[in-house]
Amino acid sequence: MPELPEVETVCRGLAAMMVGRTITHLTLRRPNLRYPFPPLMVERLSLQRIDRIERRAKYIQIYLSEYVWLIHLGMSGRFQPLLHVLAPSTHDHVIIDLDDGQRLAYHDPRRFGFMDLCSLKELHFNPHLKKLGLEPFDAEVTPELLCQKFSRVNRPIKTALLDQTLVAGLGNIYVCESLWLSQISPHRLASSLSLNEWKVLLPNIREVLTRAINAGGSSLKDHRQVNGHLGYFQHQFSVYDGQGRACQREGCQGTITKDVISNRSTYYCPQCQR
DNA sequence: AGACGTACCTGACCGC
DNA sequence: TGCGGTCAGGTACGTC
Repeated sequence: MPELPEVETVCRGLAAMMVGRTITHLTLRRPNLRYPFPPLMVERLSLQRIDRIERRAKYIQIYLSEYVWLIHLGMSGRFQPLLHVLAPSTHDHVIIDLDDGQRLAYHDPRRFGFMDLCSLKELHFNPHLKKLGLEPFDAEVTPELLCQKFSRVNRPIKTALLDQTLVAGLGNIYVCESLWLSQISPHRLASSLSLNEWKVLLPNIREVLTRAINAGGSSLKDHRQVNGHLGYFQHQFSVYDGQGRACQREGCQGTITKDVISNRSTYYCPQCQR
């Protein structure tokens, strides 16, 4: 599921519900997700007040008094309210009770998600976070910087943009959409993009992500906003999952094609993306 | 070091 | 109806 816009949407929903609240009970209904839960997770989170919630790349960071709770949603993770009268469902792996009576479930059928806990001081040394590249919205990210950074990358631009150590937060959908908007073929080597192309691509990446955040993300199968609403950016896809359709670009007679690039489905218009 | 393939897990969907 | 194959928004890790 979740790329930067979906994680941002979830963070905002969680923040509205959780900031200022205290976790009264935390229940783990299995010993692990993708990895084992961190040691003493229940003890370290229980009775702690939630100060703030932030997103870093595709990670949710929940700041408590002493620890930061890191959550990655993997492919199918989501948070949803759980009514007290209902028993948790099959894939409700973590149950959070708050001091105002609200109850949330972390639900993740495929269990590619994971959680970690780290002290405030050690946040920057966390093995998951320390490898991450810059945020696409970061002010220090410029076309010049990206042009230079990617000039040594001998992989298709599609693959390179998915690499979280280069730029963090993009996933399969928004890479396809950004490249279409920029008329750049996903097969092009990252090192072959000119500065002028980066001057088009970077603003377009930001444009696509912003529009998706404003739409509450994309709901294909699993993504839900924390309030249960679907995201609706999937109705605005230009290419993703659109193989066989006519290219929407004005004056383009091309047909959207699906190729596999580094084992991921890649949608683009061979006519206008060069 | 950098690039690539595969593993992890469940569910939905398709063709037979 | 049921079965097997394929695919899905992500990341880590082994191998070359």
